[in-house]
Amino acid sequence: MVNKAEWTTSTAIWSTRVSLARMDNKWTAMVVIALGRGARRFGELRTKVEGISAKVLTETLRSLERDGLVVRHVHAEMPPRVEYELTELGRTLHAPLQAIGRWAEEHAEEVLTARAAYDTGR
Amino acid sequence: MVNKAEWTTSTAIWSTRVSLARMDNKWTAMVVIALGRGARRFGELRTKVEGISAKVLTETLRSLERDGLVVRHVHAEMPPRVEYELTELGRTLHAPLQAIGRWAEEHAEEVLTARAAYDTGR
DNA sequence: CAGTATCCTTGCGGATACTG
DNA sequence: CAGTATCCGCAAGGATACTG
Repeated sequence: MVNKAEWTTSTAIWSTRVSLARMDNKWTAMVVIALGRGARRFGELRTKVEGISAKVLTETLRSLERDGLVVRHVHAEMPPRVEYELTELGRTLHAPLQAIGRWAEEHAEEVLTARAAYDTGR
Repeated sequence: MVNKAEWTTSTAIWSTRVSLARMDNKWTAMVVIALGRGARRFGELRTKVEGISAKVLTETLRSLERDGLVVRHVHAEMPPRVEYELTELGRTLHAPLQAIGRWAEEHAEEVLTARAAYDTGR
């Protein structure tokens, strides 16, 4: 969609849009990946996405809901049960994000090595 | 590489690794995308990645260099010319990141619409 | 041109306590 | 269980001025 020529002149546009992809939030990507992999309940997400606090998870889910990437299902029970689900739109984002996750898995070692070399060397 | 079963038990590992993918830095993804698309000089990146300050661009490039994703070429000239280039490793990250960028391009409208609906509705 | 050097503000997000 | 409500520290990163 964006060719070389367009790219040359429409920088402002996509810089805004990439931020729309929510790269700005530290946790968003991981929450979406977790949801795509089948985690649904609040507590489930809380443990899957290791290190996230309840407060931040709530905020993250709310903003994903606001952006139409996630739907929230509240079951009127006691104790309460709430399930989150990726929307159609959310699922389209899941694939590319998962690719990033996979990249991290596969190249973590290399990054660590490079980092150590950089720190030792100079 | 990570199947459903592994995923269930190895959460801690990949949460660390995803952060290694540098999702934490607000600008990293955009800098890598810009580099992959051919931007090379400091000033060029500065204008392509709209809104980034010189300070932050420098820091971002340094950390990418440290992680072995980018190499820095200094040309001993006056005025100085410095070119940045994705390494082999950096190029492997470029593809998935570009996919995210493309997603943002394609779905920005939907997100904006959902957001407006959410804000108006409730 | 390609950075450094400082200063300073903002807000992310951690910790903790409480509730329907 | 699934959140809210507060309080608050700290570091990301913006603004500005200067340099090899």
